[in-house]
Amino acid sequence: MTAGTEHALLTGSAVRNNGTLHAQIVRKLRVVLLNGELPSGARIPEADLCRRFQVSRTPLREALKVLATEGFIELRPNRGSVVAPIDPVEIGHVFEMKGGLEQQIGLLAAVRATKDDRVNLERIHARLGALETREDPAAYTALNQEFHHGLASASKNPLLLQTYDNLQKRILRLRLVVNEDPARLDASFNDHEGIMTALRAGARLDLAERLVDHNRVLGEAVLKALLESGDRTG
Amino acid sequence: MTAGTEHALLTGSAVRNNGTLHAQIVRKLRVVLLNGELPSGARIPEADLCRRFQVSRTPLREALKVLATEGFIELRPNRGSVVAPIDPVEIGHVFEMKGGLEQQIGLLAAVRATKDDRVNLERIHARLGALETREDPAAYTALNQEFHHGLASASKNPLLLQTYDNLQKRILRLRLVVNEDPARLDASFNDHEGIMTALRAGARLDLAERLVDHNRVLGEAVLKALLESGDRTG
DNA sequence: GTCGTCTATTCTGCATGCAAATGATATGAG
DNA sequence: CTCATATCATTTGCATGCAGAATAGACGAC
Repeated sequence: MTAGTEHALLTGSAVRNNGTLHAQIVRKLRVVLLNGELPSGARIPEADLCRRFQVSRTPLREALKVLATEGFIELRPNRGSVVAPIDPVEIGHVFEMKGGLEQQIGLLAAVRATKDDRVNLERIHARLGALETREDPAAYTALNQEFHHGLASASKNPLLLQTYDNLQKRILRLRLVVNEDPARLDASFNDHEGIMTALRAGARLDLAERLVDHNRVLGEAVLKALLESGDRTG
Repeated sequence: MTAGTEHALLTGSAVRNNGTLHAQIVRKLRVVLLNGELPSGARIPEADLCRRFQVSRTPLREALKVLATEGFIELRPNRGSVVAPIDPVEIGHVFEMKGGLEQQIGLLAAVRATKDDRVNLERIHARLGALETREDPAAYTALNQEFHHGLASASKNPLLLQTYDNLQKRILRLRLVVNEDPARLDASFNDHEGIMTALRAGARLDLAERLVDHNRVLGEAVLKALLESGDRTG
């Protein structure tokens, strides 16, 4: 269960120390957090994690600093770390931000997407269409992330891509509390149809607008689902 | 000399551990990097910095991880850290990104700016106008940052503000290699006039467009200055 | 029964110590 | 003289140890 679907996002890291222990822990801990093993707002006991990952506190603490910078956890001086709480108000901000980034991505990708980018996106889009009917939320989410990542990649701006991926990782946690709704996935796929149409036509402004709309709807849906699910903040 | 102008940006941090040693080092090291004391691409010897800041290696290394995540330095496994090199290609990406963020900021701030925000921006803008004639590049840069920060703050999206500030901090390093050109400052101030006019009128799209243009011009100017200054990458 | 205070335990933050990896220097072969 | 190799010094990465803060619990006052 905790293994779940593999998200390509999780393999990458801003810190390229892929061989070192603390870098490994950053990745592992991110997975743990994204899988919701540690509920939102929960205290993060260093000792427990040290036993779990079989490392000493030094590399673990280094990893915690990185994750705090990325916004996954909060560091309270002398009072331990906690998993960053999911704040309904912040959700609005997060999706507004994501919409803004995707607007930029759309404006750029419509012009700069290479042949490979387009083929890749068409492929993912097709797979997304095939999946959608089977209503497999987890797989859909993973593939959906891949689609938007591909689009961001087509913007040919590494900084924009990195910022976007970072935000996506943070948003990935939300899927745990909202429990994907098949009806919403249908709506989401319809949005994607429009997005692909605009991309194929190279319609910059149209593509950007569709992405903004897509995210606004998405944000509202997530917020609604979160509020309906009550205070089950786990 | 190293003290120079105080930038409000440097006092804030994503990591709120303001009392702890490693958080202090993050701030101090950021100042050192932004002041260009360590040239771009230079190796960062842990021992030297430990002596300089009078701390042991543990908190220093934690700070390095944070700064690497923020993009100020690069961590090479077992080979030490280096100051993130300034890549002309990346400069284009950075300003494109900044333009995109400010476009969002403009769209939001035009609608959401409070009375206080507007008063604050008018005040900064006025001071900027007074300074401009005296041609004091350092002070102009600092005040300019304050202006754009104030605009970002008026977007009422903390996440957007944080992302923007982070990017600004990275860009701040560039002022060292480009050596502000008074003529460009004049042009910059003219842009600001237009920006303020749009803000006063609540003209969202106009404000956003002006900000995008402002950043495109800025990026081109910085890139030009960088190339002209040759390979003086320090 | 409730609140405030004091004490003990746990946990955090930092300094130090040690092993492994990297880079530099010296030595020798060609 | 150039290049390859071996040895050594430096530096990084991690584990451990210790001091101080924070939390929990007991005790006593009201």
